[in-house]
Amino acid sequence: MPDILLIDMDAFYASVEQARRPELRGLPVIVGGAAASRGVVSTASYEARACGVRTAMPTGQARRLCPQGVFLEVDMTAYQAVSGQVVEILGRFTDLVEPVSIDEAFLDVTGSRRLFGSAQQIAAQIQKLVHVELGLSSSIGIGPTRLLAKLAAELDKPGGLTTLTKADVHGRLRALPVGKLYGIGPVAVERLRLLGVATLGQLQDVPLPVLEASFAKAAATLKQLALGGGDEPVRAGHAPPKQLGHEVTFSCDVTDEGALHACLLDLCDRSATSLRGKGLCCRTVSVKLRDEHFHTFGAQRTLQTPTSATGLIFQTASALLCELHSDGRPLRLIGVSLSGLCVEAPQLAFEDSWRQRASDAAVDAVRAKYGKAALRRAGADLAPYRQRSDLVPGARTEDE
DNA sequence: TCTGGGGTCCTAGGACCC
DNA sequence: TCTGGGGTCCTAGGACCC
Repeated sequence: MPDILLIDMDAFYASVEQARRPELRGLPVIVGGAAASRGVVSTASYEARACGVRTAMPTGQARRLCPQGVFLEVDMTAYQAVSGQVVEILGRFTDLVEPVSIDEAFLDVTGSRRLFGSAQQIAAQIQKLVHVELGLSSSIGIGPTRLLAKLAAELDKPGGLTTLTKADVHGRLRALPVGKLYGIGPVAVERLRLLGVATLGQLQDVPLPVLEASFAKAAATLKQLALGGGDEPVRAGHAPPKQLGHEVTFSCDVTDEGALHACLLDLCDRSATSLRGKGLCCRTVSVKLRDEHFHTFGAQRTLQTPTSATGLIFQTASALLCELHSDGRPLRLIGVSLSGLCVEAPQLAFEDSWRQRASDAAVDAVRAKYGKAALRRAGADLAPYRQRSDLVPGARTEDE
């Protein structure tokens, strides 16, 4: 049996803030959308959770529940740097480290036991190093499959170190609500409830044909989840990205076509810049809109030839926006996403003139040297529509 | 309470080709 | 004049995760 570990950083963003600003330790820290009229909570420290503040809760609600809370903006660059430091510590124990998000990673330590001791001893060493070197708390789950390791990590937080075995699947885990399983969300929970299935044990017992009547092909996957998951191996390193993009929610709904296109240009510019930064091209450009009624819709277009040129990407997105927004309805969100990613091909699209490529390269060079905000495309004006920067006195503007 | 931003994966239908 | 079946690509939308 392999020994798979899942390390999950406790209240990661809030903990990073408390670690780097000691005066925040012991205080209810709430990270996310601090200045935004339409923000939600990304992470709440355990002190804030005691007030009832939860992830994904609207910031306004969090303020009412926890008026004494310290509200902070998300500083993704800082969290990514710390995430890299955590991964470095994990790499001291095995090469088989698979980061799955900014605050979680799987490790396969089966081959490390002779050098470092049992899986439990390795997990304890990791927790200690992460605490001593980074000042952060983590929970680690151990199991023979990824699913059981993940479940184990969630059983005892924060600071837990929990092991689950295959035997637990038919024992202590039978009472677990199905919604605790990775991949079973609110919709699936409700559909299962209609079948009389609420717990892991009931999911084990329900006949497959009954499940198939409601879930078709997905029924087999559900059954596998109920038995502790499959045997997908831990793969070293990050998987290559399949899609990348940016989106923004306006502080007030926007109808103005010019403003929308200016915003779209900024989103295309940022997306294309990170595309080129990774040495990638895209074939498909998607535009996503959300209207005042929170209805989300979108459209996409696939190009004949992959591109990384800001100009062509914006031109494509702009045409999609015109089609999608012909009725001029008020919008609360606009987003751009690039997919069909491939490594930069020598064959370039007809529209990728040398002039455009030279301009993109120059922009990338300036940003690499002076920071992402050093340059903005003419017409890519987001400032008046960004979250609250126009409404909060003294708030930082987009000025460089 | 009034709903972020970054992703992955899946499904269903239609176009098109053989 | 009417009509099969398989494969692939594309689009739109949605569930789900952190």
